[in-house]
Amino acid sequence: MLAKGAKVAKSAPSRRLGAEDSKTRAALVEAAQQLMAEAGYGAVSSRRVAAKAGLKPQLVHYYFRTMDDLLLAVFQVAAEQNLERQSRALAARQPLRALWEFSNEPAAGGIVVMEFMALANHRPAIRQAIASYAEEFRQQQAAALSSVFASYDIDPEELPPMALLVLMASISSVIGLERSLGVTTGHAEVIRLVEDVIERYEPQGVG
Amino acid sequence: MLAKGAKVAKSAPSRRLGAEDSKTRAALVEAAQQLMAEAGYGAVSSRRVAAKAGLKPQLVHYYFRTMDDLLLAVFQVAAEQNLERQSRALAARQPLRALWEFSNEPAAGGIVVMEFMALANHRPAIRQAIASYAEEFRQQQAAALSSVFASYDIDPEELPPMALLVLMASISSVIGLERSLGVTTGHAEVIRLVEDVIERYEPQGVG
DNA sequence: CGCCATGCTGTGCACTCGCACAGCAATGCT
DNA sequence: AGCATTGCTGTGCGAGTGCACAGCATGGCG
Repeated sequence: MLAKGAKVAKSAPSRRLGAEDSKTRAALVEAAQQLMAEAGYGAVSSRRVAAKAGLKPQLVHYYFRTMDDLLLAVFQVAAEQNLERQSRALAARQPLRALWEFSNEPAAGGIVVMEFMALANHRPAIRQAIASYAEEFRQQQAAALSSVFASYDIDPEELPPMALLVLMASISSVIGLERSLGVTTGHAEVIRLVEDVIERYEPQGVG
Repeated sequence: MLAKGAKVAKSAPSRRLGAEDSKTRAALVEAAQQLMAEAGYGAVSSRRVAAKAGLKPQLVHYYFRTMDDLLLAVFQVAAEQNLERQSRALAARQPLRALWEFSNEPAAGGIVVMEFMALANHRPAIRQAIASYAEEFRQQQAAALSSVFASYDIDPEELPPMALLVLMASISSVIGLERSLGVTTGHAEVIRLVEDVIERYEPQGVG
């Protein structure tokens, strides 16, 4: 897995790198993301990524200084897409409901997110990227919903908005994860619980 | 990484393997678990595990047919310990409260669990082990708490016991995960929310 | 025309990996 | 005493890895 050459920290000249807006580069990132989802981060090697994209292995090193940089690029693309999609959801007429639906989409990144979480355990750069993404993700929710919450008759003592956000996020991610394993005990009950709360503030069928 | 063995069935005589109750074997399992927590499943190689345990690499293959078998052993040990500890928590005078505290212990496996989840994505044997463990884990909770719930004045329409269990599990695991990344936005609020619910059924200071 | 930046490639090094196979020393069984 | 089992080890193969380095062809620009 780790076959690191002798010299790791050659800081000065670095080598010639390809352009960031290259189409080839994007193809490599996408191939890497697919590989990650299909076979885990351990399968993301320069030769495999290249093979998947129909390109030569050296191109990976031409566009990315290290494999970690590739992984980071994959993460940033996925993170931006997610923020994009969440932002659209939060702009809906019933943002709470939309947020709940959004975070329950299977495409919400489930498997890939898991891989990155595991990666974060021993790759400081990735850990950092995930942390700031998570923070921004939550802040985006809070910002978009703060005005809406004021108009609902939510007693902030009884149910602080932030608590509801964390609650929804926790439940949807754990449920999604368990479902992907084939475990579904108790899911229906907790989903109904959340949806009842949402129904109170955003009754279905009302625009 | 990929060592596809065409022969999955144990029909072949395979090679000589060490005893399952060996002390050396246990040492290897523990070394593997530590490595996993410290550096991810990618770091669990025969040579590294052996080095960590102060043993020779070949011993890994002497006690485990494949590296997957090692990983599985690590998981099963951890799973049993967790079931053990949860069972003790559920036997407390205030089982709901104990369960909540138990699932909020950092040692609840956080990082290692994450690694196994990621592994499960592409290792069917491990996926299966995790699924049945998760199911048993939840069932153990349900069984231990069903009688208790009856004595509390919980309206099962408003808050089904199963929903509360899934809710507590989801929140504690996501909170723990985020905290390990340094993200804590909204945690205090949601924790208070859960603890208020618990307080209703199991008032603090009452034995 | 020469020049040089850019995208890409051929070759190769130093290293890690899983795992096989043959054997050794000690211990227990008969 | 003879033999088999058990724990462990030396050696080594074939495959895979990250990444460096020195080129090649092309196209824009002076």
